Amino acid sequence: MVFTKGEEMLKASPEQRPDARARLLAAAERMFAEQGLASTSVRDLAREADVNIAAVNYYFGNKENLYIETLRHSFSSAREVLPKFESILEQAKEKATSEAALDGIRLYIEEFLSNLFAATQQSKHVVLMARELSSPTPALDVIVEEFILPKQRVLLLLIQQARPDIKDPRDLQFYASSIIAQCLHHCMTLPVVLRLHKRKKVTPDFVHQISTHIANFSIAALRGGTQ
Amino acid sequence: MVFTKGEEMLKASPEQRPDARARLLAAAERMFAEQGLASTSVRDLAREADVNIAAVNYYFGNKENLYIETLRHSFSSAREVLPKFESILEQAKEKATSEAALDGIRLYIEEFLSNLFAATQQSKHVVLMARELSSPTPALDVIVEEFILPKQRVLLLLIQQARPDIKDPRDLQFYASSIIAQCLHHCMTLPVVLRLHKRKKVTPDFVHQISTHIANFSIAALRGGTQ
DNA sequence: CTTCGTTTCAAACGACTGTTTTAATCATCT
DNA sequence: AGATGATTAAAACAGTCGTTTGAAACGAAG
Repeated sequence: MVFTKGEEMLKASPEQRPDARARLLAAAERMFAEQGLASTSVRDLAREADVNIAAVNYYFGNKENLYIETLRHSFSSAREVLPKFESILEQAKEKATSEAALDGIRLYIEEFLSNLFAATQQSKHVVLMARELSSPTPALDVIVEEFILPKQRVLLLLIQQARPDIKDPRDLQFYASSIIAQCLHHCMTLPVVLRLHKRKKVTPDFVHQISTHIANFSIAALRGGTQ
Repeated sequence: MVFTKGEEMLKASPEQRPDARARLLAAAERMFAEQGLASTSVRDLAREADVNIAAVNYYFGNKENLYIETLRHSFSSAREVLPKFESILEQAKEKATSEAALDGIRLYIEEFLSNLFAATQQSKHVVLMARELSSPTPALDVIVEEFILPKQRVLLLLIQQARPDIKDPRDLQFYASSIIAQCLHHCMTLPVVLRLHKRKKVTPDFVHQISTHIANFSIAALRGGTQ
């Protein structure tokens, strides 16, 4: 039984298609995001990944373990965008003004949203997270620690710079939640949002409209709180 | 086959426990909210409702229809609070000022949130909706038409009164989405929100803090947009 | 070549799924 | 009383589920 494959064995065929394990992970990410854990059968997974049924148990032990591994994989690849947010923070820190921080927040929102909607087409980590939120498994801890907290930290610092008068960290947290909420909402409840906006599908233009609105709304709220 | 039971037959035993159909609906609401449609078997449902397995097909035709009927039932009982929102709207309409509308929006948010958090303990419609949003079924139409749209209408009118300068209905929709997003977020992603706020569980005080913040944030945003 | 460990394959396992069937039970009415 | 219709009950239906099996195919090392 070989469930865990380290990097000790180099592939002799670097030009070929991904091996069975990788294809299985990719198919699992797609199908678990679309149908959820319970509604996705290992037979569907195997067919979609062009892999024998037994490969699931061979590489991952069982179906549930494949699910956890899929989540880990999806969120670790989603974490690659973190430097971009860090650089937004650095840029704001240099100018060290409240206005620069507000600009940073606008960039943050744009980046966040474009990631979210890009994710719905390639890396499905948002959909997987939405599922986790409505029925949490132990995998939720991993998501919070490795994905949410690092991004949240950047936003908190930006808000702090934009509104140095806010001393209570709980208030900072609330402001951050309000911004994140608006971004996630348009992605997680997308089918309903589209219906309310009488649209059939997501266009880049629509995403831009969303991020512009959320940024305007939130920055107005941040500005308004002072006076 | 008798799937639809009207009120043409009066129960001869009004003092007894709810009949099989009602018990099945109640159990279904509980179990579908906890485990979702796919992970809940009709045998589990029947056992939980203390009903024979065949009762599911006898009263509802099939499992999926029971699910839709459960959603309809859960959301129709949640719709009983609608008059409260209508009265908020009426009150704002009387004064007919932008300030009165903003007060109405604050009331709307407070009412909305207290409903959401009360619902997580008694009627499970929020959990059911969260599930529907992350994996939509045909039942989503019912939710949108009978639950979301009526409430949304009130909020749109309040925003319109608060900001008569906004002409584009799409902009109104964005403002409404921003407010709804913040409310839903704190309920749907509750396990994460609690963690970020370093809290163990929801207290009435915490709910009040949330609604106060969302109202302040949103009203500031609405005010800020004018100037 | 043979040997070895790894990977793939088709087939089968028992358990569980939603649904149907057939008979039994019940309350109500003539 | 019997007859009628609605409801409940137990058993069986065909199909799918996750998982296991044992053998075939594979590449690398001796």
